[in-house]
Amino acid sequence: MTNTNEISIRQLEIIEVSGKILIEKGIKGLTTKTVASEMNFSESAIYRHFKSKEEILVALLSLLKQNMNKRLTAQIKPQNSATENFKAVFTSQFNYFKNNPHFVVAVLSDGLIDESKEIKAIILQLMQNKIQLLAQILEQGKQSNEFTTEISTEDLLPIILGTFRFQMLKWKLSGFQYDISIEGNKIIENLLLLIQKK
Amino acid sequence: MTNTNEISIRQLEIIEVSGKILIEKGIKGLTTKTVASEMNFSESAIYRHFKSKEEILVALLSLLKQNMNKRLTAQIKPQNSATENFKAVFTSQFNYFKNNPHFVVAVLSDGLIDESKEIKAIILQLMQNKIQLLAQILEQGKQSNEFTTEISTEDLLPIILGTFRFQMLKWKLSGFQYDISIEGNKIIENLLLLIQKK
DNA sequence: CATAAGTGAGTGAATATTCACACTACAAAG
DNA sequence: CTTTGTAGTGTGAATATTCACTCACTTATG
Repeated sequence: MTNTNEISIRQLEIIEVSGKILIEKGIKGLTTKTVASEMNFSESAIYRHFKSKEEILVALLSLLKQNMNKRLTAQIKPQNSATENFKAVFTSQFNYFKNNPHFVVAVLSDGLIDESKEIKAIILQLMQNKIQLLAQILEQGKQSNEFTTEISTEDLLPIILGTFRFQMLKWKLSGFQYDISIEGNKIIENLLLLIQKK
Repeated sequence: MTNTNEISIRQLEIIEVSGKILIEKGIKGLTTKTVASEMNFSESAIYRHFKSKEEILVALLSLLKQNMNKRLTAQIKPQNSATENFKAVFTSQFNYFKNNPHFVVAVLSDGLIDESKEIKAIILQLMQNKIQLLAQILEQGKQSNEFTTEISTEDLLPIILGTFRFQMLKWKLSGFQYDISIEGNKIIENLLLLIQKK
């Protein structure tokens, strides 16, 4: 707990374990006891690495926000078509969650939102970031005549984001039993079919 | 607490109060203390009407499942077009939630799902019911050549349901500040624009 | 040998639930 | 009409459990 911004190896372990518990047992299941037990050490040891339980959640979500922003921004290339950019962003998302299923909490974080003001703020930022990114691609697609101009970008966003979130919820409810990168890409193709200019 | 199936006035009051707390403060805020306080009586009095806290949640969701099924089924009329049926179902939904915002929990129930096996089961049934209803309308629309046949009904469902859920989430996050029946119908028009045959 | 990392025991607050008791309405019995 | 039994509804106090968190302490290591 030396530096506030840098995350130590142990902190990262705790964050990952917390995400895992969160996805498996929900907020109610995430206690100092369950985290400690999963880490194979005592409850008090947690406080060597985090000031409070809330800080773990904040770190988890902040880390994700950072990762996701960096990762998704890198997918968008002006020289590529909007369709390609659209696909690249979602493919990256699905691949990421396929490899880090316990971080799906960040998408399905409705439950977390009532935890604290700070947590709510980060979650809203996370959503906002994704909205901005997506809006950019949609605008590009409209200008390049790839996407329909019948529906405003603002109105298109909730359709796309909602579909994505629902897909993730389905995956979680299935117990992560199928390959989300395959199923996810199918849905993306369908979404594209709908929003592409006929 | 005489009959298990019939809901007494007091039980209904407790259910409504619980929904209100749930929406305002989340699962964590729903305690015997807060329910009792909102009901203006003691914690122990709750147990005159419900065996346990879980039973309140179960009753809340069961009631909703019942209401929603009856209400939505009544909206579908074979003599109407699929487009009309589609609109009728969602208009009914938005109107219902406009008047009963504290029942939005049932739509955004990701957090509730980890509470218990029984609660999870009811929520899944709720979703399943809506999926079936919607699938019926979509099939009708395909046969009558109103809706696109490019995308299978199965693949269309998550897009529509996801959009609906996201809209409800946005509404909740805004603190129910705008008129969901107006905003909701707008989104429905857009969805129809997308899935209608060109 | 100083600092980071871990431990077991303990703490107070919160939580769901129980229990003995009190009040009320009302129907049956006298 | 009055008495009385009973079912329903409420209460405050007490309960065990769980929770996040603290503290004095050991241990290990660079």
